[in-house]
This record gives sequence, structure tokens and C-alpha cells, in this order.
Amino acid sequence: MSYWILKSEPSAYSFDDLTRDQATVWDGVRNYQARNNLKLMRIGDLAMIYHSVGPRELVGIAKVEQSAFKDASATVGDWVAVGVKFLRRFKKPVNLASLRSDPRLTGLSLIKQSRLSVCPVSEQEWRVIIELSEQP
DNA sequence: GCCAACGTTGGC
DNA sequence: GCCAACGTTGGC
Repeated sequence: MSYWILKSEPSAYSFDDLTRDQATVWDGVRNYQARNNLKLMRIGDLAMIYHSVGPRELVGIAKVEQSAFKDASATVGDWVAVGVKFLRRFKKPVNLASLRSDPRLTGLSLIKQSRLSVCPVSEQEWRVIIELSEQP
């Protein structure tokens, strides 16, 4: 099983929207590296949702329930979408500053490649972030 | 709102 | 295939 971060602008699709909908098609990705990551997702993988506008923070977790398929919103080009469902909201969102300041997360691709909208996360990094989300 | 960094495009 | 120009994104 693999771990991911999916970035989203809350005005386009927020974690609240996912909470309401329970499941959604994650489409609209138009970056090759991000697309390649989407193609690597398998059913059962977990993905944290990151809000990239407003408070920049990880807000909760979604589960991949449908692996990559053609993105119907793309009229030209070879783009894909995945299906995800709501899993849970973090007790406390983990903001960008705390990700940056944790020495265990210096290799996090979200930080190193800030423009990548679908980022891989290692199991160790995943555990650290979960821990941060549970701190009082 | 500004600026730096990055990704993509186009011309040679 | 390279590089400059351009557009977009991200962070403050």
C-alpha cells in the first residue's frame, strides 16, 4: 500500500465538499509528474488532502477506491483521474509551517517540490504527519 | 499583490 | 536538442 498527498484549492473542491459527498472523482490534474503519480495509485491507498489556498494545511484523509481512468474533463491529451472516498478528518489540521519545521519531514515531496499537486509520501513520513495531527 | 521558482512552449 | 520567453503556481 502507498501513501499520497492530494492538493486542492478549497474554492474548487474542499475537504468539506468531500465530507458532504463522501466520494468524488479526483480529476483536473494537468501536470505530467502528478499524472504519473495518479497512475501509480492502487485501490486501498491512502491520501491526505492538502488545502493550498487559505490556511495551507493537511486537513484529513481519503481512501483510493478506483485506480486511474481517463479524465473525462480533458478534451485533449492523455490525462487521468482516480476515485477517492472520505475516510476521516484530522483532529487538528497540520499546517505547512509545522511540516517545514519538523526535521523528520525535510524530504517530503510536498515541501521539496511545491508545485507538485499529487505527491508521494513515505510510510515513515505518513506516521509523522499523523502524529502531528494528534498533538493537542 | 508581489516576486521567485518552476513547467511548458516555440524558434532556431 | 537547446535555450529563451512566457505563463502559472506557490509562498509570504
